[in-house]
Amino acid sequence: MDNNTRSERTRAAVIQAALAIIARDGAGHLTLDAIARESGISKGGLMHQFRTKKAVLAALMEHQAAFFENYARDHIAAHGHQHAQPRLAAEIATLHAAVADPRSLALALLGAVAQEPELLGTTRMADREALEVIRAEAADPDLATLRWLAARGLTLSSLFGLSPLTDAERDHLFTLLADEARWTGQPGSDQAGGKQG
Amino acid sequence: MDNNTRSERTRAAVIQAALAIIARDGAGHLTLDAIARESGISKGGLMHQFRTKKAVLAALMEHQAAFFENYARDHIAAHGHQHAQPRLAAEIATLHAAVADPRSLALALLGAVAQEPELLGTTRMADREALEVIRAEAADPDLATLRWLAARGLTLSSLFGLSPLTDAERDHLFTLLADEARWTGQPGSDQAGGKQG
DNA sequence: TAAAAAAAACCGACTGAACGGTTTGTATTT
DNA sequence: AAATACAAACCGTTCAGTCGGTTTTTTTTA
Repeated sequence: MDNNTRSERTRAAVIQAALAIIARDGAGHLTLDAIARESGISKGGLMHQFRTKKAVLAALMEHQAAFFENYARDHIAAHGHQHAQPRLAAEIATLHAAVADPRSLALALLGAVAQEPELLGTTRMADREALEVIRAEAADPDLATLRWLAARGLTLSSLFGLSPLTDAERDHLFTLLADEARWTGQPGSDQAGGKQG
Repeated sequence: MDNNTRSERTRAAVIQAALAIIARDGAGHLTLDAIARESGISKGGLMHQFRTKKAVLAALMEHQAAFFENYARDHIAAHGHQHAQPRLAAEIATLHAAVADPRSLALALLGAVAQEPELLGTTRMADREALEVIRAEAADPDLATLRWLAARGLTLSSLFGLSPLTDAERDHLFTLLADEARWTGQPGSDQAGGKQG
């Protein structure tokens, strides 16, 4: 096999192994030795592709960012026309998808939080930009922000092992957050503070 | 000084040192040596009071749980009569207070998430109980849950270094979450989906 | 076009530092 | 005198990263 393919295959194996370890054993158990064992390559081979452990975590974060960005973009392309607030709908859908996957790339956040917090800077900036778009497209920017924060609460709680909810409860709440009619007082949906007949 | 006082003083110093390290250096830098240095006691003295590192983390979690429980209880005692949903109001206020303190006991969650995830079980159970009360007191249990989740989103994002908001924006959003009139469509407050004249 | 050289990917043993915890001792309190 | 709190040196293990090597692929040379 050619070297480019070989390298990419190794890098992909490392990323998958890292996520598996975080999901199963916790962020504290993510070590270079553990990644090498889990991915079936040697520690020297791992370190040839990633010069330092921080480089592994940075790669995890890059993959996570790309996944979130691509998922949101695809959601807007496919469903944007159906929504008054396409970007908020996309963010809610992305977080919902991220949390439903037990090997989610979102686990990269757990790894960075635990071991390299300065890698979170790029995530904060990306979230800032997303939030600006979410607020700009909304008739009620504060309500849109709070819906986004509730989705974040669901996601971060689940991701970090802090959620008191079942999977079914979580999915139900995500569905409520995504339901635009509920939040804009349109007919056909129970709305805050009142009942539809 | 008597031995009980001595022990308690040492234990308090350890707790404060641990929170300072997590806040400043991140959860990954919380080690027994770092705690000993930061607290000004020896490693032997530290280990006399906490038999293992896990015991230190468990103590952090106990203090955090007590703080949250006491803060919520005090809030209900002082302000409960003013709220249709006193427990939700108390939870929002507790999370707001927790996140405003740079040395917050909530940082215990960060330590446990990073190093001893099984210590989070008690937190999940306590949150489950709180959520049951919050839902029981609400006319719209789902809306109450979502408000609670938004407060959680604000808190966990800030705590874990993931928040794209300024402190002023965060405080503003907590204030909105706490405003019962806003969420129940009462006069005097902008409400979801409509305007008050 | 085949062989040789160079480059890249990978392996596994090794190193020094950091880590959690232990041991032996001293000082203070009971 | 015994118990408790604490200090400091120490131990074995784990860790990130290094190093010298092998294998495979790519490029250069004859």
